[in-house]
Amino acid sequence: MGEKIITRFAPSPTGNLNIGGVRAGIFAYLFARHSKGEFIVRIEDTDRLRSTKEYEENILEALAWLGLEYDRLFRQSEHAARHEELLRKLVAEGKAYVSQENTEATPSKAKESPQKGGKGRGEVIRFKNPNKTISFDDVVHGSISFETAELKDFVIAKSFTEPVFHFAVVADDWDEGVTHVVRGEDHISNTPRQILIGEALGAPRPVYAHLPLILGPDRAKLSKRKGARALTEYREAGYLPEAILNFDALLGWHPRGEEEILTKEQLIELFTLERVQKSPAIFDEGKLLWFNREHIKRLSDEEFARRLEQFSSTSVNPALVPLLKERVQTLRDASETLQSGELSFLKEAAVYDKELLLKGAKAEGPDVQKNLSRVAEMLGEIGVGDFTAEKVTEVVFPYATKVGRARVLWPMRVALCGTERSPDPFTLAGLLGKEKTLERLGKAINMLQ
RNA sequence: GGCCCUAUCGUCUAACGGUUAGGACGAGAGCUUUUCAAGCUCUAAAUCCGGGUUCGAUUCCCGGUGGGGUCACCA
Repeated sequence: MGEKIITRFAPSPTGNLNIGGVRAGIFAYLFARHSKGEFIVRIEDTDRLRSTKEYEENILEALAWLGLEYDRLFRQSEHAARHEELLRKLVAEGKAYVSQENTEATPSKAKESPQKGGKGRGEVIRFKNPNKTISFDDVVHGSISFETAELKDFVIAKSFTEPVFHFAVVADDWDEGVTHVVRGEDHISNTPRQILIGEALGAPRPVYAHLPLILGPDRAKLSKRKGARALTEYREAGYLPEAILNFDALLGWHPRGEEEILTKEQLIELFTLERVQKSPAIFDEGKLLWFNREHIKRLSDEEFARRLEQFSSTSVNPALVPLLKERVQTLRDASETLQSGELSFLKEAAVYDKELLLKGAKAEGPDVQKNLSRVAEMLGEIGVGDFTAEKVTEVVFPYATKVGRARVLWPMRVALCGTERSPDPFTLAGLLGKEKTLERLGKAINMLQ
């Protein structure tokens, strides 16, 4: 079967794209790329009341951010003429019929739509249900079968120009040549009626793969109403797209082997539908954060700086990049640390108080003063050009070990940065350079007078 | 409730019937250039229950129970 594989992702623009929603897109994408097939994005905008341009833009933006590039993009509404044609054909063939609805007979169901009472209300197009057993082989779940009789003659369109989801999906999948329908498990129960429609249309049946859902901490399907954040919000929060992709892919799927940090290219290479999990997975924010940290660490210093600059729209001192990279969880973290936090020592002259200077030193003022003076003396002998963290370590560390590390290293560190938390004293000295290091040491020594 | 899907540490998961049931996140303990972060080491932590099949079941079958999904003129 050398047939080209064609998959699609079909979000409806009735909300922002979130971690759960995009999952079907990610898997369909990985499957398509792994198989050297085609990946289509279809915006399902048949519900004109709830679909908005803003949501559509949000979805497309999120897909672009994640790097899920598509081969074709459609809006379902662009196929309106074709839908009408097929609808009329079905009715002409007696496989569907126009049904007069007795609106009074279902008062309870009309409660949500008082605004729709207008024209054309009483007429819908129903599918003539052959009432047979439908079974299909799902790639992830195996054989599934349904008794379709309980579906009755279900509605496939509100009018000839307003097809309902089930009908539009089947028609479009057929027209676009979709061979594999990869979507969330919440669509399993929709599948039999779509198969029925497909058979009536004479369309080939696609292969189905129903993905396990992502559940929130409350064990319910992730939804915006329950606080699922939009992908674009994760971007604002400083997450890397590769982390989201990696995390989402490994929720409900796992390659052979124990490596968990994977790039998009590796995911494509390794991905198979056969290894997707059957049961739902709970979304764990903490693990996402870990993926993010890991991907940050793997960025080159240049790339990290580039992204951080873009994220925070400020310039970044290259000297701080390695420090930032190892202590930060998100780009936002990095941005905040840079502006007001532990790494502010470079700009501002250190301001500190005597207590902090002695706090971790476990020694008296004069004692500490003596130690710092000795350190300053030794550092003074290093040439300006040789004043690196390594060199400072080489000079100071043996002395610190001899005298007692706490009584040297702690006050030295505080003298250089003035804050309770910071990188180690050697790194600080290397970053500050000889002149500033000696200047700050001097200030601290004077203070202890 | 009907129908459908599903079941390994708290969470994500590995183990084509035979393993001391492995890894990761998180948690706890310790080490370190005695701060913070990172890193490293160690520890606790799981096969839902009951029946089969089998020499042998996490794995296959059946039944319970639990969890999820779905029952629209929404997608």
